[in-house]
Amino acid sequence: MQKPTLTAAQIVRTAIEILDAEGLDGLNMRALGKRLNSAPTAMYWHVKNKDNLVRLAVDEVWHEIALPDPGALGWRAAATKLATGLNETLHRHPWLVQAMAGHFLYGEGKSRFDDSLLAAYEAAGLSAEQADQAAAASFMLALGNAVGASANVALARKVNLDGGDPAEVMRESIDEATRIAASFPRLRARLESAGAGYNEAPGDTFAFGLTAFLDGIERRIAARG
Amino acid sequence: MQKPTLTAAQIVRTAIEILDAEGLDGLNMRALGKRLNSAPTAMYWHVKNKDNLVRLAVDEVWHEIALPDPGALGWRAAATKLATGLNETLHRHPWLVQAMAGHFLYGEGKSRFDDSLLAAYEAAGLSAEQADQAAAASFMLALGNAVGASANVALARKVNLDGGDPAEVMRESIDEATRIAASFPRLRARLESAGAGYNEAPGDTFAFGLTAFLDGIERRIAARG
DNA sequence: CCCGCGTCCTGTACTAAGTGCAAGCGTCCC
DNA sequence: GGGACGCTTGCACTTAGTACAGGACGCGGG
Repeated sequence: MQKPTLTAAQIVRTAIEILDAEGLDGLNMRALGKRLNSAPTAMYWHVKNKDNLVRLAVDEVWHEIALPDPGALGWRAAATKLATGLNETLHRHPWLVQAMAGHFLYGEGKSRFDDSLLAAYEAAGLSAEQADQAAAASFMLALGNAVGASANVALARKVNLDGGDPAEVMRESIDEATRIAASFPRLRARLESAGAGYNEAPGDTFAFGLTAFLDGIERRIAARG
Repeated sequence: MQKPTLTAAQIVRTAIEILDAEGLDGLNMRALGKRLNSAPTAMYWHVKNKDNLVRLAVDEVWHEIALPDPGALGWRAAATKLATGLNETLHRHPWLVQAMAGHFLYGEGKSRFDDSLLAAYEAAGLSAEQADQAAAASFMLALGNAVGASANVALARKVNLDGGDPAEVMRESIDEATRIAASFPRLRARLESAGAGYNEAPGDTFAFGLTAFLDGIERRIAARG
């Protein structure tokens, strides 16, 4: 059984696997070591500490987002593609938003994305400053959406750890949320018409928000053009 | 020195103070006990555990947001007021977004807010479903904005813990971010014209995003009206 | 062929923090 | 006055991050 010699890249990749499967809280150095067939602290040779490892994982993941060909698409299609791609990546890795909240994270991967997004809005004809704000705003939309999504994932995961019937535990949480919501008139009306759960937002909420936002940007361009 | 007898409300209030001052990571039960002049574990009689305490703190904080008088304002002013209020609360308590990412949190405070926001968009004439989506989207905008803000707060705080000259450490982080950003053409251009830091978004980015979003909603209403 | 050195990994142990447990203490009611 | 109950305490167990002190392995020089 030869030692394949750990590398930083492999450690990061494995960490991402664990993060995807277990969430930010589920990542611990001992488990990571075991998964790599190494001693609990073997990784410390390659990465400074856990914080650093998470930083590396975050930046790695940014590279999953495909950037649009500049110029090949209109600005709106490009902006949509980027925002949608970000949204999808955030859904694929719900721990990302947890890591970003409360940590000052930047890096090559994020910069690459930011640059492309900025390009899209500049192509729309916005001033540099406005393009900057527009980029940040569409970024926020995806990020905010991910906060809610990661909460739901966390619920689902917690349910699996608590023992007992997962569906049961999940239903309890949702029932409690529903019961609380039911004491507010409009939420109750929504619950009654939707039937389903209150926190289970329709899947295309993000698309709705993005569309409205981009419509607003278009109006701004038209007004000045 | 009589014991003022701990209450759950006081524990939550004190926890919020610590959270505001030290962030989510800064809250630990021992420190909380000391601050309350109690034994490290005295609070366990009043709150189930730390997770539960954070839940209580989160819901408490939702009540800080002032709700608009229904009907007294137009829908747009009402929606703006709510979103802005949410944004301000999230800035006042940067740990809030950290707590929401990765935990399924609901409660009376949040429901109360959701209901009011929903009312504003229904007043705008959107269908129930669309109002729901619009509410969720403006929610996301604030949430996403808060993620970035909490990251900056975390940076500032970390700087104070690291010893050494705070301004120095902070500058290092920002310098590194700047250096990375500088290898991307558009980001570099922005840096050069802005002079300041790349991650220091203009303060009104949130307002910009919200305005564009609401413009988009207006257009949607006009198109159908 | 052996020595020494740099690279990488292992095991051990220390520390911080969440929290269950059972005993202690005060207050209030009977 | 005494007991019960509400609240607090200290202790101890557990999980997890990580420092440290070596040990194994391979490689170039003597």
